[in-house]
Amino acid sequence: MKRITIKDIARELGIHHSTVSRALRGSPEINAITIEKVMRYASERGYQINRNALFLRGSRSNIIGVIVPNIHHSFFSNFVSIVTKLASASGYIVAVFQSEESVKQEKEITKSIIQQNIAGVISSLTMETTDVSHFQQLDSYKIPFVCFDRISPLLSKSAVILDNASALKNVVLKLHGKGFKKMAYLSGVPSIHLFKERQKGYLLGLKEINSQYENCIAITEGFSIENGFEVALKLFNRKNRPDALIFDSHVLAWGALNYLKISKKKLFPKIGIASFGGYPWLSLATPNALVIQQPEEKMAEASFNLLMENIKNPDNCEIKTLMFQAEIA
Amino acid sequence: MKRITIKDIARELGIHHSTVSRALRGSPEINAITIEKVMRYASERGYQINRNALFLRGSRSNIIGVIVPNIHHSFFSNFVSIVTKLASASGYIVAVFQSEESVKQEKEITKSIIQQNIAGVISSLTMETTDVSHFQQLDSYKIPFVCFDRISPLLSKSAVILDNASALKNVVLKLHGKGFKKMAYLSGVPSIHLFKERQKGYLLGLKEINSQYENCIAITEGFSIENGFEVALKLFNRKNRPDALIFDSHVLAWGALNYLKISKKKLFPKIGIASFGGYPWLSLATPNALVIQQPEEKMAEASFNLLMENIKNPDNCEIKTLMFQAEIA
DNA sequence: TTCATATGTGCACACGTGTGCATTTTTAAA
DNA sequence: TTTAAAAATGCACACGTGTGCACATATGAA
Repeated sequence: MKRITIKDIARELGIHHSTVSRALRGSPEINAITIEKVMRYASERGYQINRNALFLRGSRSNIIGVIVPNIHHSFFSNFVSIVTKLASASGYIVAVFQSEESVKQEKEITKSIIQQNIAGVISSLTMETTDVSHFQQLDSYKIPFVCFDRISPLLSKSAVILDNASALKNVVLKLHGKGFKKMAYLSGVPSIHLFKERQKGYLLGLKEINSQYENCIAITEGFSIENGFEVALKLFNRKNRPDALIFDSHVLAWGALNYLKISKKKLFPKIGIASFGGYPWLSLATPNALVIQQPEEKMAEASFNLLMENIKNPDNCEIKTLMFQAEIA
Repeated sequence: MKRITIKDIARELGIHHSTVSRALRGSPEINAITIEKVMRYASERGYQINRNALFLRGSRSNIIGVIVPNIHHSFFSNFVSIVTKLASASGYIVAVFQSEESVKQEKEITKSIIQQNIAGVISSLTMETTDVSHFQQLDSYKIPFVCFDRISPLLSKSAVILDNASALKNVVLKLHGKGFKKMAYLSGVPSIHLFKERQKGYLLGLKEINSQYENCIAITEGFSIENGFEVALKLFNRKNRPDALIFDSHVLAWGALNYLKISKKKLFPKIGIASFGGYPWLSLATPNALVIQQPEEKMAEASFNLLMENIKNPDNCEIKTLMFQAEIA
């Protein structure tokens, strides 16, 4: 009751296992009758190839590694979902790794990726990733690598990103168009490339509308509901209140909405709210919501295609950066 | 510039590769000096073991397969996230598979799982899974298997499920406690074990409160926002309207909320809404929302632990079914 | 029948690792 | 110094697969 191998088939049919191997691949040098015989017996016995053996020989697996901070986030789970679909359509399977915003974990993951002989990696960096040596190490193992969303200028790899600056500029303009004057931007860790870009865009937007409101950037400690609640609490107890809030994450936005609802100041639902993600829940929950939508499908597809290019063409892998525009709905 | 192997180390150090192998594992039969020498050289050169070779020898990988309908769903992504964390803490990695509610895909997945020599599987079934032979096939390859959430009575495997009947009964009682009288249950495909249980619970609840309202079960076509919108549209244009809706999925609930908001009948926000999942967004969006929360962490942990038991103890794997209670918040 | 050419199969090895066993080297006792 | 025991290392094989090459069988023509 063991796993059946080509050697088993060979023994049973009284031929050599190499013949079985060729027959199963439909090699033209094998007699049609033999092929037929082998094929039939193989499917009768439910033969399944052992890919481990295959990879050991050819030293390239059909496993794609996807590294995200945490998969329990709409953006990342959607991304992984799409990559997984595309991968399985191309005969690959996807291994998911969660860095949990920890460089230490990230290093463990790259180690694991090397050990598993993984065919290629699509990754979004942690917030604290400044040292990128563990990713560069993948080069010496010739493991193709594509970065998405959270990139690092230090890591010269193909990348798929959002035009974060434009996204924030446009959301400022849209809020202005809706009549809001005093927009605050609630940002994450400012050291990350992505957030720097968003801040740039925010300031650019303010400039374009000649905003009188001193630019107001608040750094939240994290991206939890509580963080959103706290930052709203803080901002609305200042002298010069904002009339619109732009969030890096819809989770923060929910926290702020919660504050607005329970605060007796009747600010809700007049305050403008904009956030990355949260469609369509946020729009349903409050009338003045704008959702910044990343084209997740396109970005996932682009990442996968870039990776595939690198896998098929291991030598000639030029570095490309693909930038996508957000939609604001 | 190739991958370094134990043979490379052996050649370089002038010893046999079997000695290197033993040294790297710190075998007591190897001279301490040799171990030291090998260890140092290995870490200098950044040696990483090739797990493919390892698995080929021992024929058991460190890959756990997780099958879900689609990972872009809060419940499943949270589940996968937790399993992945636990797995990586135990030296395993997780491969994600999406059945997309298709038995055909499910069969492809089991095939892939066999080919990859995967160490164990945690799976939730598709809606249309009645034939379970592809899962039973895993037995002949001795691949441990744990079912969660969506199970089948035909598949006698260890399972981790929610007490769906009690959950629905309790939510009926809670809505009744809040003063609602006419509760409708918007259900998915009734052939699935899980939904049958929920219907049972719903009817049990109605009986317990002596509801006068004819039991009202509407079957939605799917689980999209649009489906939720449509079902609300239909129900609220009947003569005897419900005053509370219980949904199998928060996505449906959002669609219904959307209808309530745009319909001029000022039904919103008086209608009671209950749904599986959606915490805390739903509660923030409408005052009369109840969220049925599955203990996802506990369920994921239980599934993982059951699988580990089966992996460690391949022979003595008794079938257990663990049932968890939902919380209603 | 005899040789040359197709056609089909078998042999041996490689991939990287671990392990039972044989062999060599070292150590300790006589 | 010899001998027995102990310690350290090498050898060979296995895991399942694919492939270059040699070999065998069959086909055809002279």
